[in-house]
Amino acid sequence: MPATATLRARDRGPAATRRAILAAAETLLARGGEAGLSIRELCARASVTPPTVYHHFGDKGALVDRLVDECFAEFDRTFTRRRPPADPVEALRWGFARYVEYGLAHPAHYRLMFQRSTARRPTAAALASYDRLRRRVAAIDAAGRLTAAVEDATAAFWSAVHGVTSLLIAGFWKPGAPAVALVCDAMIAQLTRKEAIHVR
Amino acid sequence: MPATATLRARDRGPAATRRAILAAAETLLARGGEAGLSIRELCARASVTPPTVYHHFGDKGALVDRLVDECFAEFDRTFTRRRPPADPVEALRWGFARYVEYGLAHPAHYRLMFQRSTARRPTAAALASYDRLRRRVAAIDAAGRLTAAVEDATAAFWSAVHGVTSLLIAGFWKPGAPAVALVCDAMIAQLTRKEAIHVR
DNA sequence: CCGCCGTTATAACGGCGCTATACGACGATC
DNA sequence: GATCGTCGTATAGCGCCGTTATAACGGCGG
Repeated sequence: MPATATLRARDRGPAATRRAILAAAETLLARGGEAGLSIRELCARASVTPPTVYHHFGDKGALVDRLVDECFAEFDRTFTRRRPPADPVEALRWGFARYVEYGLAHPAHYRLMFQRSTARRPTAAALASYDRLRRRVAAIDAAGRLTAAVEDATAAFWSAVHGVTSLLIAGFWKPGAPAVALVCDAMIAQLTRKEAIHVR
Repeated sequence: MPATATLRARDRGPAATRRAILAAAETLLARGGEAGLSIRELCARASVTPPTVYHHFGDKGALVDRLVDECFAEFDRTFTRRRPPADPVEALRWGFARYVEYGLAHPAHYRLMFQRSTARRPTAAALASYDRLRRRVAAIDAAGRLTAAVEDATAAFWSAVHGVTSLLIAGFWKPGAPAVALVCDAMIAQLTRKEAIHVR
């Protein structure tokens, strides 16, 4: 029997068609970035015609939204595949490394997730990812080692790591550049402390 | 006599035509971002036909490059319009505020300058802007108040400020958000010191 | 006055996102 | 078992895009 992608949609069932479309979108995104993600090219690869895509996803933006959800799933896997250190501050530092790692491994995906040209409100998957960071920061706070409000520190941490990651992806400097560690360390040094203090 | 933009190209001279094209591009960019910047719409606004644009600029990418140069010129003006504080660290902090200010005032321009989808090597104007930041950091170093190498610190500062600015522009949080100051202050606190030390 | 060349215009090509319309298969209904 | 609605898919086309082959205009040197 031939591979799924080579069957015509008629002989495959709707669920498999959806999967084939998303898989082709994923391939095109990885290959040519957001610009290379064309409905027609996608249709050729998935052995499907445009109306089928629109029937299943509505329009291109919604298709990309679903694709971004899959990106966030893989993003999450980057953090769950390995175990973070027990120390909450070291766990945060470890998380920064995984974050940068993901961005460098999947630059086109990262751009789509965080720099989409057509601004959209965050999906549930995106909010869940942000919440994971917030919980990491809250753990530091719970240990009495955070020097700012949890919400503000979370936003600050993300800003900083996003800054280095997006400039790395844009090729402004190379993966091992000292600036990366400099930014991450500065944020941690400034917003956490080494020893717990118990405020009350 | 009618306004320049309403004259046909033939009755205007090449230099004025170039200017009219760039002005229309600027308007379209400000109005609809990179996606709204279409050659045909631009031609309609500048009373020009497509081959004229291609004669003067080569292709769309090169036209956008020129537009980005104009953006950097305005970006520079943001820093030269007002005087920075005399203290080099305070001047850096002041520069961060101007940077964020520019991004919020011209989000579409900022995206084009620093997040262009089709990656291009930095233009001379972009390098000059980066060099201005480097000189600011070098001034801190010259005062014996920098705690890292000038090049690394410069890259780190830019990363951090770019991170907050791009997330502000993306609407992830509001202009006055505490995270902005938190990031800027953390970078300054960590990479500079209050009192000069003279190493040798 | 002629011819040249820089500048601009006409018209078209191929590709894009998207859709009006129609056709096929399958389950429910009688 | 025939009929019908519905869901999934296909054909063909619209209007837009960036880009270009070709030609016409117009000022300038001969």
